Amino acid sequence: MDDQARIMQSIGGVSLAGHSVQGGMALPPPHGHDGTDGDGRKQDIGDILHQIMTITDQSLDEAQAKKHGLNCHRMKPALFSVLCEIKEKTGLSIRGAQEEDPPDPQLMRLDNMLLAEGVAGPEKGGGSAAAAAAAAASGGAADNSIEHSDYRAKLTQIRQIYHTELEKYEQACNEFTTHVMNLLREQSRTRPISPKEIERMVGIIHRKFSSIQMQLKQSTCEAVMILRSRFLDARRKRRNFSKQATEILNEYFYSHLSNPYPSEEAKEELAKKCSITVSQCLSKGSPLCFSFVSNWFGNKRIRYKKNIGKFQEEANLYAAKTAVNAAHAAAAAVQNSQANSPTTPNSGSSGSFNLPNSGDMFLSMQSLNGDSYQGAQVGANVQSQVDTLRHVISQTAGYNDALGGNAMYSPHGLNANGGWQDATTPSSVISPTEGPGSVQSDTSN
DNA sequence: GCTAATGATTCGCA
DNA sequence: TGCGAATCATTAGC
Repeated sequence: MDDQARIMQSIGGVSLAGHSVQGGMALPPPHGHDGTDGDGRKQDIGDILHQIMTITDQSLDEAQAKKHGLNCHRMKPALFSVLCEIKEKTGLSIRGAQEEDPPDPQLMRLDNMLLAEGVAGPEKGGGSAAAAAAAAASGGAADNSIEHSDYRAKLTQIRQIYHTELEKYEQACNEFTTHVMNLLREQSRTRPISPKEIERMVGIIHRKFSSIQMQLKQSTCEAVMILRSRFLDARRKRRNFSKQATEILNEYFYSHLSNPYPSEEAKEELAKKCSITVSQCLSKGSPLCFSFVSNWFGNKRIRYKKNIGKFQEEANLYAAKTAVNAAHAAAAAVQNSQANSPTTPNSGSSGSFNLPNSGDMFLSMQSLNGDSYQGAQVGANVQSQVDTLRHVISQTAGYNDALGGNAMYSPHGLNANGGWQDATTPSSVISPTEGPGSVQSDTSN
């Protein structure tokens, strides 16, 4: 049955949606069982419909009067309920199915980003968290602290503006929604507006405001990005490493000269030992990065290779230094092994890399001293240290006499093509299977 | 201000 | 993806 027919049938007397016709008029049976009365009512309804159709052509006063007349008409409740039903079953059912929109991915991205940057969500330091963590790692250099506080202050400003605006939007949205709902409820007395329709209207309003909010979120994201890029740009300013950091890196480099390619674990360990600075950390966006170690080794390898002669002196300095460390370590190990336990050869190197153990610093020296350490209980690494020490001492003396000719650090790590030796050759290469601590004992065996 | 040193970046390659 | 090489940009010493 089509709607038009149903209207006619309903108006003809069938109870519609629980409404009974008011005005004391007894409803006739459907389909005009009473032919005379049915014709009269059809005429009546035809007039009403005609009045409705022509109401817009009339003046406002006349229209109001007509409207009032229609509202008071005895058929009005029946017509009203019919119209409600028609709206319910046609337009709304179709729209309702279409309005189940999935969450906007763009909005989700913005939300996630604002959350990650600490602009949205609970205040927890947000985007400055990384900076703060890095600051802690760096030991809090004064200039960095200033930059951090500056960054945090600006981020806080953005956060405040964002929340203020968001609050305004939400307030406006709520006010407007309430206003519209009241209007619709008011109008629902005179025209067919179902609760579902009101609900749908509220949804539309929310979506409109949500799109405005998205613009706000987008602008906020852009502001944060600009701030971040400026902040990081400022951090890209080159700062020299501390002397200690340079020494640590140099120690590693020269003790692994045949293969100066630290593993990820070694890089991490080196970064920790070097007390990585904020600028270097944040330049990669993470306080845990150790890319500065890679940069340093990349630069060092290139510059060493380009000018080996220039680095000879430096190399020997580190050789002597590590030899002294080795001596201390070896002596301690010997003492420990003799005094305490015959089966505890691993003495460690008291905080610095166990460089002499690496062996490749003195690859060509291993066979020079045939006499092994007599303490049979001492492990191989201690033995190696002692051997190394003996050899370094002798070599250092020779170097002073014949600089350039008998350099302690001959570029043995470089092959004929200018590349470094194959990584499998030196014993110093840190196995990828070793843990971070392996930096200190990469060639113990 | 000049220059060397040096950390960071970029690009091409394997 | 990591490397070498070139280059940029900044710092430090004079």
